[in-house]
Amino acid sequence: MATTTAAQRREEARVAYDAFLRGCPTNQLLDRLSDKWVSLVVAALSDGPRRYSDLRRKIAGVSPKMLTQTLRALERDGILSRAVTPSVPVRVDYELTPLGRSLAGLLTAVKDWAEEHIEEVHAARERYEALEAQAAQAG
Amino acid sequence: MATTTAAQRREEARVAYDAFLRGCPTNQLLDRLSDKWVSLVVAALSDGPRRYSDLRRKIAGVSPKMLTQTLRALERDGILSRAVTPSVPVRVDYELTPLGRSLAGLLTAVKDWAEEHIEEVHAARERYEALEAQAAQAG
DNA sequence: CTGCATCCGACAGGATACTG
DNA sequence: CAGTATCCTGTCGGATGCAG
Repeated sequence: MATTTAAQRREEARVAYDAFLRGCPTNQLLDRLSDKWVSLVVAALSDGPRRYSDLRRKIAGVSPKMLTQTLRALERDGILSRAVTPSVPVRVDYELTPLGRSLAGLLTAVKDWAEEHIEEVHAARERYEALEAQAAQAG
Repeated sequence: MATTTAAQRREEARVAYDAFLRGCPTNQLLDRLSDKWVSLVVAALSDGPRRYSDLRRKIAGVSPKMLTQTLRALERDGILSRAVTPSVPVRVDYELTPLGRSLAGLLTAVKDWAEEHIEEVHAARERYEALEAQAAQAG
């Protein structure tokens, strides 16, 4: 009964930080990153600091609510920094932290992949729908 | 009136495939990828084919509904393939396509980043909350 | 075993209006 | 300009039951 103990312990340790486990912190972080607005905000900031309204313009279709919410969450997690200039009117700049910049590369890679392979995906989609229609007729 | 035409055309072409634009196909694809279950499924398949119930076990907390839904969407988009073996009981294997494998690298990179930097994020979170409490007291 | 159909609650998130 | 507050709707997604 002791033969697998060591292996089991190792397995458990490995699994402890495995993103697949529910409620695990890494999983939560992955959740946070798997957010539409997060990708877009990080990508928008990847080539330099931007002001709030600047971001709002750049990220078409984002509501002030979601933008603020996303920015706050990312600030909280140390992905970006928020700098307020108390002029009139107020001016707020957002900028990626070093941590954020290390992430930005990965996310823009995904974004670039999407732009590169969109055609392939469309082709696959049409193929799938063609087969589906065919199956419906045969059935 | 013609001085900026060429530049404008270029700009429009660039913008046409910009993931920031709403309703743009690339944006839609980015949406699809920014799904919690998508990351997990792709990651789970990144080291070989798996059966349905195998995936269900590996991805803790996924309901059959969401798993099937995610698998169908990814199959439709040509990210993975579905192979039915008409035995009794039925056996279904899922496997990444070449397209899917090219994506898997990127997504697991993000997952690895999450596992690597979770501590930093936690530290940032605590720092943020400390400042927040301080501000609340000062106010 | 591998799903699909249905119901239903929770909550994400858009629109709008207002404030420092 | 940079948000906050409120309302309200859609839809994501869990639970359950059933079928091939």
